[in-house]
Amino acid sequence: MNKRYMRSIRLLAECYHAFSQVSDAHVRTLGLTPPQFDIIATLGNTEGMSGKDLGEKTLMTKGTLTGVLDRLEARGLLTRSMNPDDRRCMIVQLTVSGQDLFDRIFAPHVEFCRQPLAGYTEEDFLALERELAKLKRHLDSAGIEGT
Amino acid sequence: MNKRYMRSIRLLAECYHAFSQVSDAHVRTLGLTPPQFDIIATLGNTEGMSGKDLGEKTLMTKGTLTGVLDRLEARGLLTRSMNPDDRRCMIVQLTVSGQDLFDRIFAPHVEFCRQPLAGYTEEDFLALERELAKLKRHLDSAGIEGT
DNA sequence: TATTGTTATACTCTATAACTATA
DNA sequence: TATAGTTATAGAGTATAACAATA
Repeated sequence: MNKRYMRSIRLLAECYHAFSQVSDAHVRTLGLTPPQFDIIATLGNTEGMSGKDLGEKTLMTKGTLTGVLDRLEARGLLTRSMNPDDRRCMIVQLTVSGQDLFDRIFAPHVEFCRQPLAGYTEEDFLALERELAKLKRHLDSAGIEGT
Repeated sequence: MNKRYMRSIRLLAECYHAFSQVSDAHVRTLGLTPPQFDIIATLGNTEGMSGKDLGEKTLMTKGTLTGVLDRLEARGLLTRSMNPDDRRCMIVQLTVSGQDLFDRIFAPHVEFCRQPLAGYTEEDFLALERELAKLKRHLDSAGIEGT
């Protein structure tokens, strides 16, 4: 049983790494680090969100998030503004230039990363999705806290 | 179709992240960083291997590997020695102390990380394994080069 | 010439904890 | 007291490229 477990987990890591290598290398050609792309992708086509939400979605701790946001803000890709309803919170939003970058790179990036799976059928994706959703359900219910 | 693809990939990332959070946090309580644990786990119960092999298995570039190995060597957990057959290569091996560390922490770590999947049956693992193996086959055949 | 590994540089991310300001 | 976010610190990994030794 432990053997089956280890084989599955090893495969999970290998798949993720293999995918990341393709994705991260492409992201860097776009002039962003993977965490930076993650932020841009999360904020794209939204009204903006708090740093807390952003941290939960991207799985970054708040200290890390501050640094990543600093660099993106310095490049004029996003802004931080006060939330009048709760002045402890900020609202992080893409600027016009940031949304424009998102529009230019997001879809092509997805398309680029999808290439290795060009041979996948609808049924292949469905089967994969089913197993991963089940796995995620178990992992989540074990009570993993973000941040 | 792209929607199915994105859902699967998002799930892959989420599962890996959720698992990593459990695993990495536990690894750090053992006094190792995740890359360091990766090296120890790869070298455990082997005769040792070249830096090249180690880099391929752990997906680290050679520059990164040098740094990680430096820190482990400084702690007396592994040694680097010359390969007499090809003096460009080194042979990286756990020391007695390194193998001892491996023996003490590896199985408990696996057991710890397995907890969230305590409810998984043999069939659950088999189905997951099947889908991930298929995914890996496709990702690999796309020609991803390590290093 | 190609390969293995080290060195050097500069940057980014990370963990951690103390701190500020709000609530 | 608790929460959102910043700051500070120190370390670790990363990309990249130049380099030495060997093949």
